[in-house]
Amino acid sequence: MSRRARALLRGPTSEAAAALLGWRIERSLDDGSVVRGRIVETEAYPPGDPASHAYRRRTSRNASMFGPPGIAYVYLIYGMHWCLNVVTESEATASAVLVRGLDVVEGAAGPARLCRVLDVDGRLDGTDLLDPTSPLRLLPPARRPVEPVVVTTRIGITRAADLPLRYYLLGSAGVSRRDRAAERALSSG
DNA sequence: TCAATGATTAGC
DNA sequence: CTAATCATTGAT
Repeated sequence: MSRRARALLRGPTSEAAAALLGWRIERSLDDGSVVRGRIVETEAYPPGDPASHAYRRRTSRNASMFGPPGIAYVYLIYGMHWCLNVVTESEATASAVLVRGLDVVEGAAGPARLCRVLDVDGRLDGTDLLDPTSPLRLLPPARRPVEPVVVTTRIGITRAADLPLRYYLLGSAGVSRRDRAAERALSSG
């Protein structure tokens, strides 16, 4: 079963970002409870992307991006928010998918709010998301999402800002920011 | 050593 | 629109 996940994550990052829509994130808390969510928004940070944290070189922060596909890259942004990525492709490429939106019970819109809901912080950086015994896991959906996928630009970056590398499920409450124009283009096209 | 900069969010 | 808030980064 994680065979399916590995095959997906070894492929091109943009394809993985789109394909991860509908997948589940499962988090076991220290008190024994489990928080689950459905991925509804992602962004691709492929090899050679000027907006990627791994664009310049390997550093202590981005080290996980140089790890094997399927591990978590968790980093602190703006001195206060954690963000969760799924590492893709291979050790040689340094690439990842930012998980931006999750439909949980209450809904979790935005990459940092999502980490707060899942209690994800730097301690989980490098976690193998495909290991069933990990505290944070990535699980395939039973079926492909029925919702259309909206493809649009990424959020909050300055470099390579025009590339269409953000993906979200139309109509999900957990989507951080909608692109009305892209949604219109979908329905008219 | 030091200043600038964020893959964000909440609150005016 | 701006403040919050600080580790990381790249330049001295």
